[in-house]
Amino acid sequence: MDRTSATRLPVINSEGERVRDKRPTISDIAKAAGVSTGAVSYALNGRPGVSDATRKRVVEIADRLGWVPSSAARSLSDGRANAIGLVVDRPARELGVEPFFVQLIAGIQDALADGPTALLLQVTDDATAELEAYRRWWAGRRVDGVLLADLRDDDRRVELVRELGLPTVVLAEPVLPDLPCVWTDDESAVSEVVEYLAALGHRRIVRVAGPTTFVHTQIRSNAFTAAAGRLGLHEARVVHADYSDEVAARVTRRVLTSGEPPTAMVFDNDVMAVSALAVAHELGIPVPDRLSLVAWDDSALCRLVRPALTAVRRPIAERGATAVRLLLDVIGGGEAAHVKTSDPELVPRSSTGPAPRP
Amino acid sequence: MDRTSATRLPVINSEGERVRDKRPTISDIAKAAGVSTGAVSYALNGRPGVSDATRKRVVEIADRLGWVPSSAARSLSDGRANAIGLVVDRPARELGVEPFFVQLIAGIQDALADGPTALLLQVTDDATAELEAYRRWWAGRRVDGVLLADLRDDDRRVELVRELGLPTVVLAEPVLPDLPCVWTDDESAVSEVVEYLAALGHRRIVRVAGPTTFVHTQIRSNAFTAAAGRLGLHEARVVHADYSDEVAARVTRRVLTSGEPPTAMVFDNDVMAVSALAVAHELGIPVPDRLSLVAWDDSALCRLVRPALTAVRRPIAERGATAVRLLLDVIGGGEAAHVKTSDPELVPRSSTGPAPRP
DNA sequence: CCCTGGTGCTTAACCGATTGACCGCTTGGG
DNA sequence: CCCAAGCGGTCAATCGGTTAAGCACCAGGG
Repeated sequence: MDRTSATRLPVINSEGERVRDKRPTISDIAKAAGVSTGAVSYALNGRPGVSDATRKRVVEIADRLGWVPSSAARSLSDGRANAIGLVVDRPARELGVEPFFVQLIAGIQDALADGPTALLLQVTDDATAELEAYRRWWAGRRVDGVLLADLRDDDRRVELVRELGLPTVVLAEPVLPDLPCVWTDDESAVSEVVEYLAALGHRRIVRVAGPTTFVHTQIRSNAFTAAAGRLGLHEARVVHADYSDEVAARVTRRVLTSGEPPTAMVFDNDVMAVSALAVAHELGIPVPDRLSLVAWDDSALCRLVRPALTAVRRPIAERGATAVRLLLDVIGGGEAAHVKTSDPELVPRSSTGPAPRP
Repeated sequence: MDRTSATRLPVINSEGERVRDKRPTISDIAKAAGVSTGAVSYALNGRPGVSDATRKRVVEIADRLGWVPSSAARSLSDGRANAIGLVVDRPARELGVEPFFVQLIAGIQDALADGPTALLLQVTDDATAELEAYRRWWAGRRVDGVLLADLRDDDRRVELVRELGLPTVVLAEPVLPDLPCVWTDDESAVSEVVEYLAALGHRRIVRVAGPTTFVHTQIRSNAFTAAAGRLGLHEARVVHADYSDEVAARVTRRVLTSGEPPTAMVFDNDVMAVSALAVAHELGIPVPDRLSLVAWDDSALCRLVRPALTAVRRPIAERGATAVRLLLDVIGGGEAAHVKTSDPELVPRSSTGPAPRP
């Protein structure tokens, strides 16, 4: 019995008759061109070993038949999966809120667009599942490399990819000696924001940061403290939240109802800033007359609320695209190197203004 | 010369020595168990042909070595890619705004979580590129099936997947006889919204719809007109926009400054509703006192703005998960069938209230 | 004692592409 | 005139699995 019909799903037409799968293989091309499959392979891959005439004929036939190499066959033969992986470790609910990952993915796609490489995406909601995903992908040879986002202190993923020898690009400041990092200069952006607020007369500035375990949180917080120190803003301080609107609301409420409330607040994402805007509204504190707000990562959210939020716009998509190009390079055996993206940009809108006169 | 070292990337350790790739194959297992690779395959796949003792031994060895099947090898042999594809055809900029796709992806991942199947994602910004993506995936045998979102009139993707015989599940109302559809009952939700507004005394209601080419737009618009007719709201009408905040703002401004402005507006997404809120603010029209607003698809955006927006919450993630399960079923040779998700839910917040007394 | 029928393996073909080794033919140099 | 080199191919092994077919062995029945 024909093995094909027994083990594969048969392809049938509307009359229920079994038909040949229309996808051509190199042996179809070889047959049509009257050469061996080896010759076809050489011809199609631009390698020497076939005459120009044969090459031309083979390429034409391949085009006519609409041949596309079987990714499985190619992978098996050359050991490349032609795919890269990204695990997004964030609860699904929060995911939709922040534009970060979506913009990142858009940038990744941009760099992947006309190559043979595909993106494998996984959304998990805990770190162990994320590790498991990388391990499975590696073991099953499903990806040639991975992108690591949201680097933490003592990140277990780093040890893992080192141990596995899995090509990796990290979306983080260049804190790792052996893994290429792609980062955006948050430090100078933080300085710029603090200087901007100081120039408007603000002295009591509170930064509402994300979780401390993230490397970028620490970097921004340090930069914030340093900039405030440089400018003599001794009342500036950092409080921590978790990116969610609920916690941001609670923290903002506490800060604004404290003894000496700040006249300006800087948030580590857009959701927290919008949440704070609602809290100010609820407390009857006019923005920006008595309180200025700055969001990190610009988004539609910032543009659409009233007053529209002043925000720091980072080139997130660019970062994704750069990371992909670097990763493909590393996979191809190229030199690993750290890469800095273009700089963030402060987008002033209506949520910031001169500090109120005491 | 050892071919491995010539064609594959060599795996080297930190001392620069070439080491064996740690990923075990079935022949490693076979060697360790003292049986043939065929026997290992039977044992690991739970097929008859090996004794219980051998099976147990093989499974234990496989576990110990951390064996995971090579996806390429398996694909080549059984013709399955163990992946499904989703093309998101939307400009990257808009993508981050709406929660729809992100929630959809979260649901998809949920259904895929502990199976062998992966999600291939592609973001394009025109319909032709989307068709091309499906064709490439099919020709390269990269996916076993695809999900189609945002069905349009005379959608070219439908012909394509039919022609290719590519297993497909459509995220749309059951308008296609031959392709399984997964949908949410928008019609009754539209009725509910209209009845809710009518009960609050509204008679002049405007629905700001998305592009007419989308099937769901037409279905909602028809349901809206029908419900309004049933309730005798002859001044209800539908205007069209494109989901973006800019166009929504323009349309809203025109509607609100017309001769007889509506007292309630229903929007086809959250971004447009928030944009309208800003316009109302700008025109000095208090919400909900003189204008009630309802958003379609609930999101953080709706929750966070002030006043918080009344919204129709649809089970988007559930829909994604259901679609995946159905698709896996179809791929496995199961019966195709249309599936309805749980019903949408009207979430009343502060943007709707009694119609103003004339 | 031979024949039959399971059981429990092994063997080998196969999936579709890549690639080192090899081979026959032409051409040119000594 | 003969041999070497180069050109343009073919051949076959290989990647890591799956699976039909075959085969050795043992138990039981006639």
